[in-house]
Amino acid sequence: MHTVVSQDGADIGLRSVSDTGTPEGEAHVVEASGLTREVMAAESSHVRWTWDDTNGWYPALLAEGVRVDRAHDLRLAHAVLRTSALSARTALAEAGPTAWDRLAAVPPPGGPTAAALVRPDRHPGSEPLFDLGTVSPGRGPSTADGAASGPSASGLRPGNLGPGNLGPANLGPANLGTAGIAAPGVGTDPANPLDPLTELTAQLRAIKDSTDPGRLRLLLAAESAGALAAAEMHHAGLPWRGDIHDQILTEALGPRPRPGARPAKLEALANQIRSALDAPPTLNPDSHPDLLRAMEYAGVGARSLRKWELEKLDHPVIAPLLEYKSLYRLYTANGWNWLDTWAPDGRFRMEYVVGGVVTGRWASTGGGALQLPHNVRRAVVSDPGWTFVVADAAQLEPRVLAALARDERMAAAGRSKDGASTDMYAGIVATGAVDSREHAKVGMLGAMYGGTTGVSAQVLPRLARAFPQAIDLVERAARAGERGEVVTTRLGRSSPRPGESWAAVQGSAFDEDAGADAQSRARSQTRSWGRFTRNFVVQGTAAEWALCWIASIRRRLWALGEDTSDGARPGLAPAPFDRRPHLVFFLHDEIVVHAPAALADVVAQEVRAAAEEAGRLLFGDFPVDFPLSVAVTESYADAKG
DNA sequence: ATTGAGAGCGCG
DNA sequence: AAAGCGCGCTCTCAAT
Repeated sequence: MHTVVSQDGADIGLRSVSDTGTPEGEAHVVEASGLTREVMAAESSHVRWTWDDTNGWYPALLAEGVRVDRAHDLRLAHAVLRTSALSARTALAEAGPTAWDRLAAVPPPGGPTAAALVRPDRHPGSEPLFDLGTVSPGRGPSTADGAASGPSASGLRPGNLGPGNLGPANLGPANLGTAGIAAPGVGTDPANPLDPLTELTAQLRAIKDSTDPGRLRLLLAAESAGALAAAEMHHAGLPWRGDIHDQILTEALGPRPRPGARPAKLEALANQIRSALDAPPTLNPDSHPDLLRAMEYAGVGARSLRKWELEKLDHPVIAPLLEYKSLYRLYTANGWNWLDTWAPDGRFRMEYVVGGVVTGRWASTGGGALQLPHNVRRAVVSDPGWTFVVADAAQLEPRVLAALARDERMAAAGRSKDGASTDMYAGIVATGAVDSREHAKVGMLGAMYGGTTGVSAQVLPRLARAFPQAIDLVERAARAGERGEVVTTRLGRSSPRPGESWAAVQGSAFDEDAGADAQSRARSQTRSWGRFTRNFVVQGTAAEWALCWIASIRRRLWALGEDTSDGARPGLAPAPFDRRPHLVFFLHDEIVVHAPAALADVVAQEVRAAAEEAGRLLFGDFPVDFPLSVAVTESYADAKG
């Protein structure tokens, strides 16, 4: 059951809609301040809160201490349904772009929005996972699967992941939806282009008419659950010890400098650089042109300032320069300014952009949450009486590939036997396919990224011989991309089509008088798009696994309830998480849960169970493992194993 | 003054 | 050993 939430003037309209899209009962209107009460009252009845954009509604609810269990984010769902090959032949996809496409594609307004209701946040996607019983990915027409029953009987087969040429026009990559625009006046008026009831109906219809409703339902549920989780992580914040961060900075750079001045350590290194180059005090090491000129003059022989290029050179300036670059990076990207801006009050409130990456991975905006350097993670310390449960999925992408291709031998290489190593690369070595872990790793990465040189290319034929199905899957995805076709992930997210300029370049290579360079440009572009689609199926499906994992964790953590042990401490997390374990960080294949210390072990168990659940949701009973490394620790920095 | 590109590094 | 996927952020410098 959905409850469609819409803005109705100054009030809020609520409308119950069945899962088939039929409105039930009367619409009712509550004052803006009444939504919290409505949500609290209805939360026990499994309603799916359906709204234009989770970012426009959920933060305010969280601020009131209210958690939502399930949601349907129309903006995110629309973006998926528009481009998915599975829903290509549905009214929603075949109709031209609508206001919902603009909502999904318009880049966020720069800077803080004035709109009262709206945070400058980006989108969340949301929804709690459905119960296993209710989600079994439906069997699509082409995926009849004899497997008996159960949720694991997903009839999904790798063969379906190939290109689907029926996709709608390319809408462009990232769906940098804007949260803002709390859609004033979104009522149930059919004339309103952003009427959520109309849109929900269209979406349910598109799912039903798609070639695989089960997959899409799962994807949209997971996407929406992600939106809820992202909003919650922003709300709770990642515990951040400013004093420790300051200490890290001071040790590395010297005391915080006056505005406009360089930290002492950087200033000293700048002087060493100048003297090693025999350059005047006016040489600015922050200016690449200046620096390169001075280095050329001194005969250093550098063609660029890239770290790995510099490392190959032998000159007195190299050492101080490398150190300068490293510290400069720390200072500019994660220095005192960052601390003041992003974690001024003991919490880093990251802003995730759910579905912000074409492949379905999350992006982030402001604060660089997904690029948090390892050397500042020491500042991430749990509250007194609380601890972190940090978990990351080991070799997620190769495992996803094995399952996607239903490559039993590769999956077996990643399965632990008798508690032996869960390292998939070691497992691959054990099959005799390659000689060393390093070769296995580089070879697999090359296979998934499209590497054509070095060790990676050397090892590929051996991997192809040992694991023909897995390698064939990525090769086919690459060839599809080279032909300009669309590829699709396990749950149905499709790659964008190459833009018009792509076709133009291809076309010009066929001209009679096409020059050699026009042809080579076309070929290089073709291969490049092939590498993109090659990677898309793996990275995108891994993102889906992670989304399911998060959704499951989120639901399981809530089910654990409050910490009622002796000596339980409320901690500093805001309601509704002040006495409950909750997610505070997510990084592609890694999560951090902040938990009352007494619950750490059970949280770790749930996190592992969630990983198993995610594997089943995507791959049914195909025997693939997704082992985690889990650490219970008070400092994020201590977790990395 | 503001904007965009290029370079470079951080993360997975 | 620096090629081959996906991002965000910060800096400088030239163009507007």
